[in-house]
Amino acid sequence: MGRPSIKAERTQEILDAYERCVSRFGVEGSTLEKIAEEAGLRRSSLRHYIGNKDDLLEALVTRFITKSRQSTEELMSCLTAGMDAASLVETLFDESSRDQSLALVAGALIVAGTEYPDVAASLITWIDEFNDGFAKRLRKIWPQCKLRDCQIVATGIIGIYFNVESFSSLGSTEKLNKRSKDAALRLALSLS
Amino acid sequence: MGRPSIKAERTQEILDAYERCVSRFGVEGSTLEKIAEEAGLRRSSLRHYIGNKDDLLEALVTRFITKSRQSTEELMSCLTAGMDAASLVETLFDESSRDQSLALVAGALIVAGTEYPDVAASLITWIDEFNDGFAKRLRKIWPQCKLRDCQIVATGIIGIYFNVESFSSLGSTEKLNKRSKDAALRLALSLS
DNA sequence: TATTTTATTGTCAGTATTGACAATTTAGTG
DNA sequence: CACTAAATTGTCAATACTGACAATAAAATA
Repeated sequence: MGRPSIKAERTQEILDAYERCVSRFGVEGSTLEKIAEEAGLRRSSLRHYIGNKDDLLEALVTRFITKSRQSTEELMSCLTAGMDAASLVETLFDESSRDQSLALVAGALIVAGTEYPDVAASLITWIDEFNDGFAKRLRKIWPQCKLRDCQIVATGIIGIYFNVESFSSLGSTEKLNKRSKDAALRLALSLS
Repeated sequence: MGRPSIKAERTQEILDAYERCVSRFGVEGSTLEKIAEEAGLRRSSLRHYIGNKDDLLEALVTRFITKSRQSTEELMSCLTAGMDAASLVETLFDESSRDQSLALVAGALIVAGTEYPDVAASLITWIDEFNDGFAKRLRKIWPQCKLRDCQIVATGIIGIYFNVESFSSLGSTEKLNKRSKDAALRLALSLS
């Protein structure tokens, strides 16, 4: 009875808009007005579906980590045993498949972490998870390597990836792109 | 004649405060009020010494890049020919000497770059310069290596460095620190 | 001391932002 | 149609932020 709820969808739409704003203005620069406009809704609706500013941020961080886990899962499943280093790097740095705003949002959240301890804690857990997950996957591809070496290489490649991802949102960064990819490859090759 | 000007000092103080704010709230989140409070001045003084919001940002970016060039210069002079890979990485990742907020400010500026084209352009120039400068220095340490390889390793190490720097501002990240350092070492070793 | 130059503070109007709540509209169900 | 639950819109007061300008105070020199 009553009108059917579209809370789930609207919530996602709002968080999508919030994420776009965060990658443009940062967390503190994303006002409710801007988010509402970006979502094509009234500010009152944001309040109705999620709550105030803090509630929004908490929801965003939670979803960011959840989504990141999923897409990592997907990406990892593309990294098949028996793969060689070159195609691994190629898959990872494939510009068409990557989430353009991942690093930008992560960067903005890191800044926000200095003011919101909960955000900081979530991000630390997240990056550790990310690194460990990727390391395990590398281990499956190169089972003869020590786990420790895989962890080191995983952390290195992810660092390089995040860095180039951040900068490439600024415009043309071919030089940086090419070199980053080659650096990642160099690390990956050190496992085989 | 007339009262002596302290514009130079005040300008630096204001930009210091601005930088601290940016690393906490991001560019869009740093209001003139907050900056003034952080600097221990009235908002009117900011206007007097530098100007409005846009003037402040321009001044900040300019100084950020200038300062970065200087400290890079210093760091580079610590990297002496004949140095081995281990001490190179040790010097670079030395926690006591590094500018805690460099990566955080850089991250915030990158986000701001999506809204301010001039900032974006400056940052791209900056990172390319940074990479090239470091690559040249690596070449001096390992003259037998190809410049191209030095460039790749330089970009890799810098990427890893920025990444861990960003996250370490969030709190305890020993795991990430250790692994990042080892990954950088692995890259450096690949040159010798 | 008078003058000059700069520092420093103050004020004001216009706009933006936020949280809270009220009111209205819409889409299902019995 | 009457009812209900949710969507959607509207309003309001309090506060924050900005740009512009005015006014005062302080430190040097002649």
